[in-house]
Amino acid sequence: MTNKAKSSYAISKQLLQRLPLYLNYLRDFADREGYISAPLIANAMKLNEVQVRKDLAAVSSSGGKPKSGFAVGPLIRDIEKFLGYDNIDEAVIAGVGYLGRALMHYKGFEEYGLKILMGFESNEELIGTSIDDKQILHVGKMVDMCRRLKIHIGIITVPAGAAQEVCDQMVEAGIMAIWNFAPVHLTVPDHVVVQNMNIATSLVILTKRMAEKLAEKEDF
Amino acid sequence: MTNKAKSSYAISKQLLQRLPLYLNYLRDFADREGYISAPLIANAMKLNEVQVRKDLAAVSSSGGKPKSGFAVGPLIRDIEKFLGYDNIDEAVIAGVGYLGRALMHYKGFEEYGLKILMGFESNEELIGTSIDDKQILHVGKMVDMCRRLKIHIGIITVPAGAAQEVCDQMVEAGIMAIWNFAPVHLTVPDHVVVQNMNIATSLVILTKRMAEKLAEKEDF
DNA sequence: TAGATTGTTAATCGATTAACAATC
DNA sequence: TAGATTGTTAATCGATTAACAATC
Repeated sequence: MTNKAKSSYAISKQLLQRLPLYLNYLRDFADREGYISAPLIANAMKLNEVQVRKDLAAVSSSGGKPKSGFAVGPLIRDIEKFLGYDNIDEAVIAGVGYLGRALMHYKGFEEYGLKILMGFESNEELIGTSIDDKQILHVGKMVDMCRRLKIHIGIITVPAGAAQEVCDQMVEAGIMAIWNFAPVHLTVPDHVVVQNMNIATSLVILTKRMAEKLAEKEDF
Repeated sequence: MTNKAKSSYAISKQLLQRLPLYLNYLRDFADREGYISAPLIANAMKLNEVQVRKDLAAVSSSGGKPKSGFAVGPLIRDIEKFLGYDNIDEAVIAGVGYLGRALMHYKGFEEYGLKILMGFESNEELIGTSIDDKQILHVGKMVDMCRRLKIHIGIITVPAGAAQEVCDQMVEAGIMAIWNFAPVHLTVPDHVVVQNMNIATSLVILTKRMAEKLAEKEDF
């Protein structure tokens, strides 16, 4: 609502990936009362300085001052606001295995504007237990619960074979956004967004880049 | 070694991200003896068909047949080989919290060419225990262990505040590639690659895309 | 003032998509 | 053969980087 003009630009995925990195860096930055420059951040992150400058210009409400840079505190708040960390979305999680449990335990999500309310499982032994203060209910109750609580975000950490079925139920329950940790491609209607968190993908990039580095060496 | 010619092209990160998706799809494909076409895959993944065709051309050793497409079995093997899933790299993990434990339990890594050998922790209570058959040792033993076993991949799942220190130790231990799950930017020498697995980044993209979808709706 | 840094326009680079001949 | 699909060259698109005037 407030920054409608800005959000009508298509925000690039790359920018969205860099902003949390800047934010981490800024939050660790000692002097919150001081100023920080784009070249300084760029240097720390090993990014191009023009890129950082453009990114900051895109999110900063007050802009930077030539010679000194951006005021640290306001810049942090601008990025947080841009990323939506200021208003917290509620989510449910389906699949309380090791990964699901790790996510439910993770304290950091509220900082990122996400609150996991409860978990759903098919394993009867887990039903009725809770993790931290988050109840674990039978997956059969998911549709009704999400509808009544008007939950819009679902996290899928069930095994690959069960993911599409759970996904369909989430769609039926009115979920608008699905964060999918199962290594399968999910089919959803157009009004639902799916973000895949495939660890295999990340792993491949790591090992390939390592292999390339080793190959470079061998060439000399 | 075997496909030196191919690996001297700079392989794009995007290609590396799409290949595991194709692989998932192909592995689930019913008829492994049959043929599959690029347009069919493209349609299932909602990707452009030329893109899939180019990707497959880049990794397929035998190429496709006009009219019928690519032989499913050989294509699976070509992708696996390209991604390095055929030779398994050994890794260690530092930080056996909920996330570290989830990774140590995860059975799928060997399919992706990774084997986690052991975990390192500073919490004395965990030292000497094991997860599946993977021992948990004191982090003080990490450097020596990695050197002696010639481990080249390190996974970091310690809290943000400890990540850089653990990272430095891994570098000292001869680790070449670091898969970093801590939400901090790690500084490493040039010969080491870092792949960040920042869940916050993925989450941001999800919620932003959801917000965009909602905004679109409101515009009508 | 001199100099570092901003904001922005223009140039470059790389990835995606379109077009089309070759072929099974 | 007719038609779907491949492989590849050319066109387009978008993101990154360079250049530079404005300014604190």
